[in-house]
Amino acid sequence: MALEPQYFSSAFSVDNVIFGFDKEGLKILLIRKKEGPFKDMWGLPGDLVRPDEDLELSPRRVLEELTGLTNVFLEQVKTFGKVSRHPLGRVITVAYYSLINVANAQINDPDFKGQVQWHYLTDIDKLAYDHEEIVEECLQHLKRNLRVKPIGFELLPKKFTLSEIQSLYETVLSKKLDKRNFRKKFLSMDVLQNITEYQKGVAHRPARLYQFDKEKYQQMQSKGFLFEI
Amino acid sequence: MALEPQYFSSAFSVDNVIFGFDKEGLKILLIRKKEGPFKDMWGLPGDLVRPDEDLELSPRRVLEELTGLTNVFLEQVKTFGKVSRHPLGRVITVAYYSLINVANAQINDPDFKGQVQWHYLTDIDKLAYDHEEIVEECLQHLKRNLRVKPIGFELLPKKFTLSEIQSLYETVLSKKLDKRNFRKKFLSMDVLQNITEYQKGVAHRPARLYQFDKEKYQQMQSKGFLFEI
DNA sequence: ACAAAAGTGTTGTGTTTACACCCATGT
DNA sequence: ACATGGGTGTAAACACAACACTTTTGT
Repeated sequence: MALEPQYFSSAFSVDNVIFGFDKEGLKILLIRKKEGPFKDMWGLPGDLVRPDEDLELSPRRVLEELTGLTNVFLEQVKTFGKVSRHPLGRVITVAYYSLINVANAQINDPDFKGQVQWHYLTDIDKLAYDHEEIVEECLQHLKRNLRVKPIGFELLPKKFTLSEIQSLYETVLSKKLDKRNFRKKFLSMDVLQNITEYQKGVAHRPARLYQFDKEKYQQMQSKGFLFEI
Repeated sequence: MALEPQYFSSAFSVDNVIFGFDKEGLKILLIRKKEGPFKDMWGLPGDLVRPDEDLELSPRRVLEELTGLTNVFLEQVKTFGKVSRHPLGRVITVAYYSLINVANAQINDPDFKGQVQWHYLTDIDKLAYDHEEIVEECLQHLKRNLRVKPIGFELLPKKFTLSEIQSLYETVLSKKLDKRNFRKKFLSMDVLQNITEYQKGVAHRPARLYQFDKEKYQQMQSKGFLFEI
């Protein structure tokens, strides 16, 4: 197959839906466009894929430049390629999503002007390009995955309470869950390290803290265990 | 964002894993490469994405050229973009899978030399490029989907028996299923049209025929029903 | 009459849901 | 002492898994 020149007139990009979570809800990191047809609108962090860069490294680079974080949970979701999606040329974009702990991120806003900001999903309205569609797909993907893999720990501090993780599930799935049933089920999956440690300085009975046990989880996976909430 | 020329030195392609099913098992349509680094090896049908073509149209075009079929079940699976995946240049490929009824396909083999052929999945060994990996991903995707959506009808004749669809499930999931339980569950999902029609000329009690009822299914979907086998 | 696949119910086991009160801490 | 969220068990409803024999046709 000869690669004819007319086919080298398009570009690839990646876009990254970076999820964070706090008690107010689920949020994503957005950038305000400085120029171009969507100047001053908010949109997803992304970049063109460099010619010598494996595809998957590209969203990791974007993420690291923006937050300083490496070794982050990151998955490919879908590729968007309508001819009309980018007004300036043919750009096919591969969407990724990642889950980070907000507290660990050191947001790098190049001009210190608030051009990089967290936005709660509930507040998002119009975004640049087809980024609303991309966010929607990534959110659906996150929901599906949350029911099937123990992701979500990435969004929480290393040590967390059962109530925190339940609230995360409730937020992502937009659905209230029964406290007793959630705890029973979650503990029965046996992916938590049983550290004997409690909250301090809270104005109520202090909650027990837990930590995700990656080893246990991976052993379980290799035995074909299926996680389900 | 200015699109600088060095980024226009890569190409997109699509590759299509076209599944068919018969009583021997699950198979895919492969093409023998006529030239290039993988000359004479079997690989996936695919093509470069044309500059004026929406991404999703591309695998449909490939499929139509090869089988004459339009309006086929087709889904995007994953995008593969290692720098080294194509020896002749940077090519990022978007993998799709489609499900067709083998009897309806009119295979178009341009040179009438058997360069386009069905291969049972169990017989596939080495393929061109990273196509083995692509096939594997698409198969996993098919398995996941089969448990969650009533796909699979696309692989069967319009009218089929419950045993046929059970055998399809057993083949794809590589797992024996209980006849009584399968029937109960499948019928309880209520996505089959109850035509009163039976097999003819078989050397055993003739089986009742069924037809997939797309309308019923879509109503169910819109009510948030979840299919699960 | 035999072979081949179709068709059909019941029972035990495990899973899911619904639900209400006492506990430990800070103010 | 009060407010706040933490923590716990049981029973009923439901879903799932296991299992064997009779029916209808062609040869």
